[in-house]
Amino acid sequence: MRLVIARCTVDYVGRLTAHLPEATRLLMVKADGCVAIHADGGAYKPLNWMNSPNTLVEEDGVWTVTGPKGETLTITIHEVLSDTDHPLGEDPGLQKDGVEAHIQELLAADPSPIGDGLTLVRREYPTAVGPVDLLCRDAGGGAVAIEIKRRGEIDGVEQLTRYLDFLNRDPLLRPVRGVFVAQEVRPQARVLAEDRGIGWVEVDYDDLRGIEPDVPRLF
Amino acid sequence: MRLVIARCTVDYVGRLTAHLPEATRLLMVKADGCVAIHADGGAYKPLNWMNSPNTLVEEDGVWTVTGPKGETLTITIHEVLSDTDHPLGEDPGLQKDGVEAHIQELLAADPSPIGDGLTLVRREYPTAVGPVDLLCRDAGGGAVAIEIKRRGEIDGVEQLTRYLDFLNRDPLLRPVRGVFVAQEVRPQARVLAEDRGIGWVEVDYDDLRGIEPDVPRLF
DNA sequence: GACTCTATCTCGGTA
DNA sequence: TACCGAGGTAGAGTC
Repeated sequence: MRLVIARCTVDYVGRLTAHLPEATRLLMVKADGCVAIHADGGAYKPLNWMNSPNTLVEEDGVWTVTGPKGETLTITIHEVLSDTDHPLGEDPGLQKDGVEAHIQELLAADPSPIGDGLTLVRREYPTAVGPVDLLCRDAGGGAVAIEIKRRGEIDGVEQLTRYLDFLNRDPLLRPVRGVFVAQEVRPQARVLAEDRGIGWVEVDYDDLRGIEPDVPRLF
Repeated sequence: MRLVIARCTVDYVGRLTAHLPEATRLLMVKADGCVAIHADGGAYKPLNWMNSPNTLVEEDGVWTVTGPKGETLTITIHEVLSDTDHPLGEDPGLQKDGVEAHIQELLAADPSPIGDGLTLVRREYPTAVGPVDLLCRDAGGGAVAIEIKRRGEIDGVEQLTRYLDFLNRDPLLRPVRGVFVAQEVRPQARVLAEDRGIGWVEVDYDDLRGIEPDVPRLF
């Protein structure tokens, strides 16, 4: 990884055009060729960048980085304060834990947090427009289609609406009601769901994990 | 900005838990306190990070970074290969040009490219399911809801349909017609819009800028 | 390879 | 401040 500290101006032309006035910044060139220009603040996102694959031409203090679709990043260097290179080698990579698929697993194992008396018929129940996350029956035997998201936004309600539209054409299932489940259901999604007669429920991931005896709670 | 090249292992506990096995990586600490851990590849996104504000405690080769909600990033350093610090100063910041917000600005200033005789009532006119980009009145005084996209696809028509559905419940506005505006309206979006009685208009970004005398055309 | 969906999204806007 | 929508989204998984 090459790290250059330099006073520079930057111009990007691609999906948008952008310009950075002269200032001192970090230029980071990774082993795969991608280039990032960082200021001394503003989270992890660089001010400007070019992903790999690209071609970098360095000439007379001007770096020209060209992407496969013709985007160009032009870095004009006025003064180099530091220029170092460090071999880092392959990275073994990140191990993650704790996302949406897991919420669906936990609710499939026990749908009761969504509603008392619910029993699972099938996960990923197929329809012509895609699989419903969970199909259940309620205490009275009625079919319930459940869409699960980590964050419940309007798109999720639209999705569930399409599923219900198709499920309710099946005489063996009809009538099917819908419940929209998320860790957090946004206000606009609540309005739309209620407007369409769809229920919505917020579930707490830590509570769900608490129900599972095998999964230790870290905090 | 402090740049450390080190062999390290990393653990993050927060919204998710994540672990990085031992490897050589770049640790970047910016002036605002945010920390990022970069490998030698994988675009600009770091493997792990902690935004500001946070507190960084460095002790016996272990960095403990704690966020305001109790997230912790623990960096165990096995060997330091380089440790440098560079003052960068304030960055004047990025100047962007050419995105949807700008198209919306230009059309808010002058809606006539959408339709003759249109006058702006309000930008970001609120509804229960989100704000409409522009609400206008036509020459006859009728309300017109306008949704603007850079690329006009089907979900944009769906979005405008939802707005119209709610706006047409307001007796002070009713009847409200809709116009879908984009640099390019895709064929499927055209069909859907026409099917729902929604108009669609393609606008040329350079033409819009051409109307504005102050904005130079870069290419 | 193209498409879909998530994200410790980030970032900018407005109420 | 919180909420909402866009992104040069990036990245992972699926078809």
